[in-house]
Amino acid sequence: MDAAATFKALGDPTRLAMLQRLADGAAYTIGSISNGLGLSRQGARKHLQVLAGAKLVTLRNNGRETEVALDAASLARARAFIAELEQRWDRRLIALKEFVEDGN
Amino acid sequence: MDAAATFKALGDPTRLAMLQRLADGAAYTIGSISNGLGLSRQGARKHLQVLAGAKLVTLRNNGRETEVALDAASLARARAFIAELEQRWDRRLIALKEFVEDGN
DNA sequence: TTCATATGCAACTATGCGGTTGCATAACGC
DNA sequence: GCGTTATGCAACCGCATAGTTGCATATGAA
Repeated sequence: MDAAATFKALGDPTRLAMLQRLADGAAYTIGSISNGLGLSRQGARKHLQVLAGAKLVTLRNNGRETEVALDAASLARARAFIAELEQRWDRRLIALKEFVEDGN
Repeated sequence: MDAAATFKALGDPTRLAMLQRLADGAAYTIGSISNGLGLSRQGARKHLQVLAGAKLVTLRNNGRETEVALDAASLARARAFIAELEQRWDRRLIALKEFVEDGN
C-alpha cells in the first residue's frame, strides 16, 4: 500500500500500455504481451516484474509459460489516494470561500 | 495529458508529501514547503519543477517569493485514467463470467 | 529421446534522477 | 544604499532504471 511505489510503477508508457492490454484482452503470457511493444522479451519481463512488485499484476507459472493477470486492487488504492487528495483540496477551497464571504 | 508523465511525477514519496501539504494547507512558497521535508531547498525546488512539468502544481512568481499551488485538473485526469482501466477490467470479468455461465 | 518453445538469470551499458554545494541575482526592510 | 532573504542556475556525485545480449533450463510435442 505504498502509494508512491504504485505511482512509480504506473509512470512508464510501456508499463501503461501493458496494463491497457491486460484490461482489454484475454489471457496473456509474458511472451505474448511482449509482442508489439517494441522491446525485447527480457525488457518486457523487467517491466512486468516492476508491475508485479507494485502488485499491479500477478505472474502465475503454468507449465512452461507464465500467465500475466491484472490485479485491480492496487489500481483501486491508487485511485482512492488521488480522490482523497482532491477531496481535501475541495474542502480547502470551500473553507477559503466561506472565509472570504464572511468578510473576515 | 500524458498519463505516464503524470504518474511518474506522482511516483516519489517526497513529491506526494508536497501534494498532501498543498491539499491541506494554506499558502505555500518554495521555501516554506521545503521545511520539514528533510532535504535542501534546491532539492525541493527540483521536485516542484517536476510537479510543475506534470501540471500538478503551478508556480507563480510574486515579488521575491514563488507561490506554489496545487492544480487539481491533472489529478482528476490521472484518477480518470485509472478509473477507465478498472471499468474495462470489470467489463472483461463480466464478459468472462457470462461466457462461463453460458456453458460455452 | 530429441527438438523447439517459453522462460529465467547474469552481465553490461547508457541515461535519468535524487540529492548536494557554490555562486549569482533580485526584492524587501531599515 | 545596504544587509538580509528568497530564489534561480550550473556543476557534480551516486544510484536506480531501461534496455540489451548471451547462456542456461524446463516443458511440450513428435
